[in-house]
Amino acid sequence: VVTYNSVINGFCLEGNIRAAQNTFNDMLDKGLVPDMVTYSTLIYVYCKEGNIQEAYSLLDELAGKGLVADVITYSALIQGLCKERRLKNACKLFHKMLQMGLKPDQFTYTTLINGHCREGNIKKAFKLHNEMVKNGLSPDVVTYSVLIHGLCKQVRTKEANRLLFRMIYDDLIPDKVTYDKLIENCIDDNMESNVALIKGLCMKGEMIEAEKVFEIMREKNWTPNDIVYNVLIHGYCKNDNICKAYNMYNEMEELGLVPNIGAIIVLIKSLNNEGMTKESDEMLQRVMKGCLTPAAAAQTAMIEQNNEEGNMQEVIKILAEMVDDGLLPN
RNA sequence: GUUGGGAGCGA
Repeated sequence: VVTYNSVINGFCLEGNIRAAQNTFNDMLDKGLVPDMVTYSTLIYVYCKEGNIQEAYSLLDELAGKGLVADVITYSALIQGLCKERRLKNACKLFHKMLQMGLKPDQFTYTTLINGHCREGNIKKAFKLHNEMVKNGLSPDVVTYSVLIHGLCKQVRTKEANRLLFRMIYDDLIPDKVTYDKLIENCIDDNMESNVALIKGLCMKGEMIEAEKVFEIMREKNWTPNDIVYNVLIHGYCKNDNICKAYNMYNEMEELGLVPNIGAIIVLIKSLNNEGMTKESDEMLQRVMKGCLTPAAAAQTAMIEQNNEEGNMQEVIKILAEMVDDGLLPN
């Protein structure tokens, strides 16, 4: 039976329902008794095709054979109904499964939540979300994605954003799909919040994620500004990827953007810590030339650093250069 | 027995 199930599923994945159905008939001919997996597979694929009728008749058939539909079967059917915009029927089926003592799981809830979102009924969607939490089921990445997308479609961008933050706070790392949805809807009105998102991820040490968001923003032809770069430089330094931070800095300069003093300081310190003194010297030169020294903060940092290392000659040199540049040490 | 169910965009 397992072998047949695998083959049936294979055909279903190809969308070849005919072959799947033939294989099913084959197994009956051979006197094999299909189990719940067999039926769920077929019900799912019929639902996907929009053939709810056939799905329902399979549901009857399995009941006639003494099999009892489980959560997976019902979830598949609920999804099918939602797809056909028969949300009322989907809800009815949901209640029926409750009555039968079946416990809906994350999949069931997410499917139904998505159904409500599709109809623009965010209120109902959140009600279900709360219900699932009350039942001890924690919403996962997909659940959040569905809700975020639902909000975005209603142009409730702020709430979508807040939810995304909550998701990160819950230690769920959103995947590319979620970002796409959110960013797609933020592109003209709210780039700052995406930068805030990157910052949040940097603070959590999720640099790969932060980079993903950055990439997506660039794919959307958004020209990065100095603020994101500063955030990313900070992030990479804090998470010990100094090379990346240094690359960001160079990229930034190429774009003619001006790094802020905070980013410069961390980067110089980090480069020194990593023993990348050539790079840090070079950077310092550039910074000193570029009159980016409002409060001589970079020089102060360099002096501190060199002083700690007992490199007094360098300290003196920096002080002398400051004076040459018209900056008086306080 | 690596056998079944949930999200976006694109076409």
